[in-house]
Amino acid sequence: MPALTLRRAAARAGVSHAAPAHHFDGLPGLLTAIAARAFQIFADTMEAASTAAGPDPFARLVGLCDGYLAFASQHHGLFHVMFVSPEVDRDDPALTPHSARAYLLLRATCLPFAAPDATEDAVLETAVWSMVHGYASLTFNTNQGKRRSYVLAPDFAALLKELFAARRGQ
Amino acid sequence: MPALTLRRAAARAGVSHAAPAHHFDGLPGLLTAIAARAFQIFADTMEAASTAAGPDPFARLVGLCDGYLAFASQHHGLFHVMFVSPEVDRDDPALTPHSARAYLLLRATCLPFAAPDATEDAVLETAVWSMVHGYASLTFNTNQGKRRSYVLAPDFAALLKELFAARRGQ
DNA sequence: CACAGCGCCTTGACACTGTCAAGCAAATCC
DNA sequence: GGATTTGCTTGACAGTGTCAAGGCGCTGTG
Repeated sequence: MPALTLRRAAARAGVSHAAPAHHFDGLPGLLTAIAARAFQIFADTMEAASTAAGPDPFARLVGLCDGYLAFASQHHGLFHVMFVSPEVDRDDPALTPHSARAYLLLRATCLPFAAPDATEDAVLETAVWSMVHGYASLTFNTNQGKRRSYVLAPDFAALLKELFAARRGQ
Repeated sequence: MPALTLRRAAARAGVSHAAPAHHFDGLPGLLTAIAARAFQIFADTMEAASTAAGPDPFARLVGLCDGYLAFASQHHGLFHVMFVSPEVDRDDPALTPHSARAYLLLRATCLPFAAPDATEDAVLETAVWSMVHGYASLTFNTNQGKRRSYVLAPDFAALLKELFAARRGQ
């Protein structure tokens, strides 16, 4: 049984069993609305962690990724809805502004490391985005409540240093 | 409605509606058995792509990751069961040998790039593992059948070159 | 050979799910 | 003031996983 159910949400809200389906236009609509709100909190978390990290560009990027991972660790139900749930319509105009804001935040934080030729920064930001998302997916993917069996030992900051090894000296 | 259903599997197999649940000990058991078989195919795909890439260590790693991404792209239902489905028991002794084989394959392919101090290779293999998994998750995550809205433009090989920029000259 | 044990499946039921059609009451609009 | 829209309720339906009970045939044993 899924963790979120239209009928249980209705019972908790004290309305009839079909009210949520009517209000949100079915289960996909409810999940899409949840994803939109979650992306908002997600972007807020990353932004706060990044600005709290001070002025150094690399420290800001580490902070941003820490915010990413903190969100995935603390709200991994929302994380699942945002990135995995097949029911949500990720092109919904109520959702795209917030997901775009999260992505642009990462893009902006990667900008100080852009290479002279303009094409390579897309490579770099995609590398960071993929790495932090994969790290989060592999680390915080719960297995019926308990952690994953093959843990990923190193801190993410170590991976980031590895990726930026050639660039940081610039 | 989920894509896989005990009752539809029973109908397709021509048995009674409760036979699969009895045989596999419930839906989690069926999904775990599927995941075990999928990890087998997954490891085979990566191994074949890696050995087909020739003797150069970096080419072999690119090949392995191409195999990873090819599998995720072609069998993303299996990919979902392997890494996402909350019902599968990823510590099941029928599953762990195959998932471990896949991981050790990646580990072995990263070994030629290990640093002199023995701890850093875990960082490197975790970086590759996270990056390729995140890239696959973000790229091939279907949205009701159609591709994701925010596509990741660069090829994965470019990301890998970025990660190994400081090492390849060795 | 007879028979108990057992593995594999079937049958039937139960609680629960999302979705839909019909209806109803209140607010809104012309 | 009547028509229309909006938001919810009610009731039904098909479909789901799971469980208990039972049957049927094989197997091993006396």
